[in-house]
Amino acid sequence: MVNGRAAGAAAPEIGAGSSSGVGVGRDQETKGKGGARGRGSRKASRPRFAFQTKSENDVLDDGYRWRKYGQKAVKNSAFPRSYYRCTHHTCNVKKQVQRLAKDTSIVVTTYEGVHNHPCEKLMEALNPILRQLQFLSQL
DNA sequence: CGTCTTTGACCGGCGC
DNA sequence: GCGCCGGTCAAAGACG
Repeated sequence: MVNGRAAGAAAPEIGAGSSSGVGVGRDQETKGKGGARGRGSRKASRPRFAFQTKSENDVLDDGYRWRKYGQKAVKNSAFPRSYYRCTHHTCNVKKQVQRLAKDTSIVVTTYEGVHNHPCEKLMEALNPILRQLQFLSQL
């Protein structure tokens, strides 16, 4: 995607502009992936914070780098849900973004976990971000 | 060159 | 017992 990660940059269209017809003939090299992962080995509980942000942009630079690792369609919503993860080494924070079927301009961002690394940019980005935190729901 | 994105396929847990 | 869903990962390609 050529989307600029600038917090102030406003993308006119959502999701549009991509469709990079990947369809690459993926190899069938040992597909034994997934499960083998020590799943659920987390001792510390993961605080889940759901934030409703009004933005057309999916990935807003909130001070941290997010790497999209999956996209699945949900039944409740006719729109696909996007899964993001902090690209940090010591940061196991996960972000879940879903658009509202009624208002595509509203996205439900669910943060899972807490960052363990400093972020100066967050300070500056916090100002505008705080403004977007109109509705804060704590699960 | 490095980095990020996208898609498909797979697995685990849970429900009935 | 089986099926279904959600969730995750890997690789390749593309872009700055």
